[in-house]
Amino acid sequence: MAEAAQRILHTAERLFAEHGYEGVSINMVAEQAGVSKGNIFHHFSSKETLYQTVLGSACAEARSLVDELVNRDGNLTERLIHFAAAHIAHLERHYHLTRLVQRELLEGGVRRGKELAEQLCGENFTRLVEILRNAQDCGELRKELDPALIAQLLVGSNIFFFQARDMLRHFPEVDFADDAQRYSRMVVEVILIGIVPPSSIQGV
Amino acid sequence: MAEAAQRILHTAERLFAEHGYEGVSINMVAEQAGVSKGNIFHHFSSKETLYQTVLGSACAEARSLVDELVNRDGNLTERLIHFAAAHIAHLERHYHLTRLVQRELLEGGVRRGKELAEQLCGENFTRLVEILRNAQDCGELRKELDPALIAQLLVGSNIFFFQARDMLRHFPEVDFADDAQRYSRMVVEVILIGIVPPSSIQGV
DNA sequence: TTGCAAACCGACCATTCGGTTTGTACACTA
DNA sequence: TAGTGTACAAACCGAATGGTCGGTTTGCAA
Repeated sequence: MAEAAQRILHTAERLFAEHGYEGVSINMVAEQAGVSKGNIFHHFSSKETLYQTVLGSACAEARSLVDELVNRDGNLTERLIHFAAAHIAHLERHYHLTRLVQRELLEGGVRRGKELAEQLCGENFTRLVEILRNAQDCGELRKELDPALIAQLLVGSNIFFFQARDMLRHFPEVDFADDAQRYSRMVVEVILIGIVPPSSIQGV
Repeated sequence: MAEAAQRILHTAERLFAEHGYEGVSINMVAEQAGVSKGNIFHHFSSKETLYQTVLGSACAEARSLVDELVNRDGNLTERLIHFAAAHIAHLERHYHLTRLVQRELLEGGVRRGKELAEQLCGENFTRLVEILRNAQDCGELRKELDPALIAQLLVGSNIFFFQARDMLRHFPEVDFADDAQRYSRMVVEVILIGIVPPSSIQGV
């Protein structure tokens, strides 16, 4: 792919992540990428195509993350701590993609990058659920729990961190807004052993 | 306020929640609200003003929620279960507002509804942290935990539920996508006592 | 050197944008 | 009954939108 096309893609990724599909004009992309508007339509047949390409190429990067999560041994505690750390690091590294996917989730939209996002998330999700089910068979995880719920809680707490981050910085009670790793680690610990002191656990 | 103005507001709330600020045109609002474009500018001086009014009036509704959460007795377990249930019910009832706030959080934006959202969330957050701190003093909550983290986890898991809901419905592993109350209840249980069987807890 | 395709530019197009102006129907008051 | 203000519609404005087109440059193979 021509160097200009790459530049267009990267510029568009940043702009779409920051302002959303409707908030970005082709002129804006052309200006910031340092190319003519015509040239954008030479490389991408429409604004829609440009958006889809951005989403697709960004998602492709993420695939590699999945495998690393499965090929891992150790007990449940170790594996979940490792997963959460790798997951949140990935979200932070691919900041623009994370935003883009979050935007897609909000669109009731007809613009079907949504399916891409769903597929992307779905793969990770399914594998994570598998891991959790295995842990249940080994007795490392309480059997009465829904593995899908745990997976949702693990993934969601990480994703939501980035959504709330800017807000959290304004809350005086919060001191973890700038340390995603520490946040994630603490969350996993809570999910593992709960917040109630061992002495006072009764049925809930 | 004139009946037409109310209709404009409600239509705008729905459209802004579905498509975001840039994705909604005045023509669209006028058409769906059944009024002329000029009439919208008669009642609201600009698109920006219309948006701010939507956000403001929607947020005003939410204030009442806060007090109910504090004036509550019982032990920590009961109070948190009640809080989470009330919180997620509120989010579900005010579906459009929830989306709107989530959108605001994504905007790095100059458009300062963000501050409104932060203030709105901040009040709830602070009170929740207070409750948790009290619980720590009473020994109902492990003292080494950060109360702000628990608060973030409680609130975030609920908010994220609605963000991921459409996606979750496509995951065969998930059976709680259509039952927010059950989801929330299960999440609180996990947060309270963790996912690891009592017998195999060691330091993490 | 020539030939050709891809890369690229800038002017242009129809449409839509947020917003304004004009005019009118109706209420209330003098 | 004339006057005044409000609620509304419709026509309209300049600017910006996504997209097209004719033409020029560039790189490479014959």
